[in-house]
Amino acid sequence: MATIYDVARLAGVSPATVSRVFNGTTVTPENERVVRDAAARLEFVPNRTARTLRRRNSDIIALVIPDIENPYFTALARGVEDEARAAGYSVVLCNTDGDVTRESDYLEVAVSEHMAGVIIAAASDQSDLSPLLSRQKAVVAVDRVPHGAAIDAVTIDNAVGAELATRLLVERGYERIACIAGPDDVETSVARISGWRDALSRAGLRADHDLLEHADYRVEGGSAAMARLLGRTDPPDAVFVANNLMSVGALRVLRDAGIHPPEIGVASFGALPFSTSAPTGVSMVSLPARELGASAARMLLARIRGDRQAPRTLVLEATAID
Amino acid sequence: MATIYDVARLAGVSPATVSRVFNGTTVTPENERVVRDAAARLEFVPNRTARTLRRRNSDIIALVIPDIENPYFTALARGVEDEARAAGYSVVLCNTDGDVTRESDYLEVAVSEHMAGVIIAAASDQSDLSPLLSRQKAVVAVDRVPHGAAIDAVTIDNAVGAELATRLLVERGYERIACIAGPDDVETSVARISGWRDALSRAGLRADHDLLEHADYRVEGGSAAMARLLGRTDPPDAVFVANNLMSVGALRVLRDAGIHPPEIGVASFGALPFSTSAPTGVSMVSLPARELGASAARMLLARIRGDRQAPRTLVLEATAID
DNA sequence: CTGAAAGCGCTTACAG
DNA sequence: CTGAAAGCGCTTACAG
Repeated sequence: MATIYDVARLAGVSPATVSRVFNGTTVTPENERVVRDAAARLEFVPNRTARTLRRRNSDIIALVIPDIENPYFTALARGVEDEARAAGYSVVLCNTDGDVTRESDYLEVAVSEHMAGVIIAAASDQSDLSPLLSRQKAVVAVDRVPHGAAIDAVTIDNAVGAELATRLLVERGYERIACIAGPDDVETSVARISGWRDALSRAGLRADHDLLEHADYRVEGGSAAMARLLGRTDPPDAVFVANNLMSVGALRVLRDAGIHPPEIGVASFGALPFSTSAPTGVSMVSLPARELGASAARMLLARIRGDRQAPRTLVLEATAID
Repeated sequence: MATIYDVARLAGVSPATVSRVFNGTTVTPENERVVRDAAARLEFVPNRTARTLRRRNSDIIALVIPDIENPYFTALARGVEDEARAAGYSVVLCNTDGDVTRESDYLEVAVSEHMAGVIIAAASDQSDLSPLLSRQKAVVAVDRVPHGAAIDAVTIDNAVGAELATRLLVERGYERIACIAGPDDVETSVARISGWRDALSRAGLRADHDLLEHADYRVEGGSAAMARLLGRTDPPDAVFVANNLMSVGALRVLRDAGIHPPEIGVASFGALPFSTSAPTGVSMVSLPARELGASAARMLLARIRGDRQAPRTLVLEATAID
């Protein structure tokens, strides 16, 4: 692969001048021309590794997400990409599969590759961002903020959204409203449970402990939890499901059992992805996933550009679709 | 950030010894211990940028896909990740959004970051892989192979799968079977159209030119194409839809028009993602997305390890779900 | 097994 | 505006 030295020799200038051409600094038009010609002739591509080593930072942003198969996170990724690319950054996605070990591997990659910044939807409340923070890397939490992390964040108002969703069930007259929650080490799940509880207590309904099922924020978890609820001696008459994928799983179990909403009430936190049937009897709150990503990217870009304000949290709202 | 020199000083050894500890070469147990202690004390993280510059290759694999919002590609990504990670590589995802300019930006990043290899589902038949090939970068095409590229590839038998899907409609007795195809500059779309034609001609049915609609492999494209078909003076009695997302779009339009399969026949190339209703009257062929990714990763890893065989193409089969 | 030293390909402060 | 030179943080052939 051609280097700056090869280009310099062919163009009859110094390597410094070649470098300047590719970095937009002061060069005479004539030199600019000969350098670009030589570079084209040699198919020269600047070695970013060398540049990053020298400059101590690259123009790549890492987006770390827990589940690449969840359309919510891919929509969020699109939001990040659109903003970041407009500002001249490339974004690479890292999928942790909800595993804190994989996650810290990727954080180490981001640090040791001197990436410009990191946007992270943490695998768990216990996720350790210290490798980033201790090196003052620009970082924004999105969707979820690990416990105690004093950093920029863009989140959804999970408690309010969950209450909203649950209230839709209350208003339809359901009285034994169960909850299929996410992993208990994920912040968003805890908040959604409390929203569910609030809606019930305001309606004078009981949030019995046995109406709460924990699952994994995935399709299979939703199925399993729904199956457990149906197996109860005293099953619920409705269920609030704490994320989009678990709603898919729950609805599949209901379909297979021949139970069709509104025979049982279902409210989903997050719209059903790629649905093709008007899901009668299914209430949903919709999440601004793309906007979440775009906002996170804007905050990160500000930090990369040197913003030194105290960390801020932007909270976006979920909206009801009934 | 601590460097190898800081660690060496604290441990009382040379930088070379520190390097050797982190690269698994011969060091005395005693030295190994003091070095690791010192490294831990300093929170030392090896600088991959420097290592990559020196070694001229990294342990990151790039996976370049055209649509991160398509569950088919995210499932494929999971397949790649599982294999690559097991072999000690990190994989980063690059979303081109079907745009060849974005794609070539990412290929340049992969080259100039000296990534270990690239797995690519090309944005178009015109995608230019020469930046990779001229530098002998390990590369495997997946799902789609750009025109004339003599490289390793893992694909689906699109023509056979499309014929299979269309035949399901024929067997159900439909006679005017339209096709909603993908972009005409994408190889897979061309092959699926020919599969559709073959099924019709074998059944003695006409594949009239006006039964063919081109769209964009996205939900919106499927909706628009279906709407156009319904608007015809002589609409089809069935439709073969060339990918999963367009099927979602087409079914939404049918739902909104109050037309329910099997009143009109629908066959989808690729299973409907996250479906919750048993889609009565909708035939599907299912694609081994994850296996596609896993196979591509295995081929890439073999190349990275120095395999010098002539390029091979592995073709996987679609299977009917009726 | 270990260390001194060269070199990977850039960028940039410095001097002119 | 331009060039010579140092240096970013590693790895590794070479000598011992």
